[in-house]
Amino acid sequence: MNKPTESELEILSLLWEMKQASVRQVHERLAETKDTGYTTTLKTMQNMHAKQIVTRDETQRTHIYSPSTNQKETQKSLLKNLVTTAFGGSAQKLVLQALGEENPSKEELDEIRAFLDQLENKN
Amino acid sequence: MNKPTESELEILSLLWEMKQASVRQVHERLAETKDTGYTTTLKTMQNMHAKQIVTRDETQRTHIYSPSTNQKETQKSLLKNLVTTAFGGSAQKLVLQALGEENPSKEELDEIRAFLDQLENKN
DNA sequence: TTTTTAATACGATTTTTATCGTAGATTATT
DNA sequence: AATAATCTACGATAAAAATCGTATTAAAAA
Repeated sequence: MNKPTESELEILSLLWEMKQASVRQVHERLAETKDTGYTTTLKTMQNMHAKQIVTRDETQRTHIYSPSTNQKETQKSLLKNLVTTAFGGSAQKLVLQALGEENPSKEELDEIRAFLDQLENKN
Repeated sequence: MNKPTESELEILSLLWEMKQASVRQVHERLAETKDTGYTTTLKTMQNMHAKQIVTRDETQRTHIYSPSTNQKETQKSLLKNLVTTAFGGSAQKLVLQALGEENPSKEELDEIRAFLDQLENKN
């Protein structure tokens, strides 16, 4: 898989959310949190296209980009990477740490419990 | 905080595990999984020292390195970063995804349950 | 004591990533 | 029709990260 860089990931996750968007639209969202020029965003998205991280519709002058990499797959590989590099290979530790940092609501906790039960029944 | 790069993180997590080690010791562990030269490891560790990611004991010719950054803190910040960039800010999603990818044992599941209960009682 | 081995320092280079400016083309506005 | 605004392409540059070679010194072995 073609691993996105940090900057690319920022854009990619916007695209996951927006489903599809022009460079301008992405840039406007990005510029809310990051001080960066339009052509920088453009170039990055062009790179992502070259890397096949995104696809684009070129039938109009204003190209429309969509994520081509599956969100789940990408998340999975990033998670795996973090688990191995920062958590000594233990997803368990990562989960506990993530839970501890959050302040999950009762509903969220229950959802996780349900999921745990489901996992257990699978085996 | 001084964010470690990818390469630095590989070394840092070895150091977390080893508590303290010489460059040679780290390099030997690293070389098991990564094809890299000794001076590269050395240089990286020197950089980490300059960045204060690690401390070192220089009283002997063979310097002994230890992690100076707190493991929990670093994990926390890396996790937070991943949650915001790849999981649209939802730690919940990350947790479910991480659990789904693993194949946790009954013991691990129970441990997570216990932790969930503990979290709930806190509120 | 001489030689070999093993360590650090440090700069140079390469590779990767990020940023931006400009040219040229198309569309929209006046 | 002329002008302005908005795109893309593309290369150049800057900045960050990774890799490595060489010089030098200290310790160990012969």
